[in-house]
Amino acid sequence: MATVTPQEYVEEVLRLVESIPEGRVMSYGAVADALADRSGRNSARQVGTIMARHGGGVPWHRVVTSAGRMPPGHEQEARQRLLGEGVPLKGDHVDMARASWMP
DNA sequence: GGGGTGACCCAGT
DNA sequence: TACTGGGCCACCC
Repeated sequence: MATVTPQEYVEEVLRLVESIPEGRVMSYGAVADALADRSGRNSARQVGTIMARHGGGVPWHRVVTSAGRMPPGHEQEARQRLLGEGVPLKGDHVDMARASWMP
């Protein structure tokens, strides 16, 4: 079937992240699911790794864990940016109930 | 060629 | 409510 190279997959992820509207966020698992990655939840891990390596050109701060937690080492920066974009925050984590977005 | 790690997720306690 | 353990796959040394 669709023979997508790892690089294609990376571009798809980055594209989807860029398509996330302001004030909304997506979880790693949601991104994987949006790409029809039924490979399991393991894709979420791959998405996280991809974001860590290639997320420097996309609003990575709009991608958080399903618990609304932000990537380690950038919690402050992510929180600041999300807050500036109008993302509903709940303390130090994102209010996924309201910020969760799905294409 | 083999082993360890990770910007995760879910279920149970 | 918060914490712990186990599972999955791709990438690096």
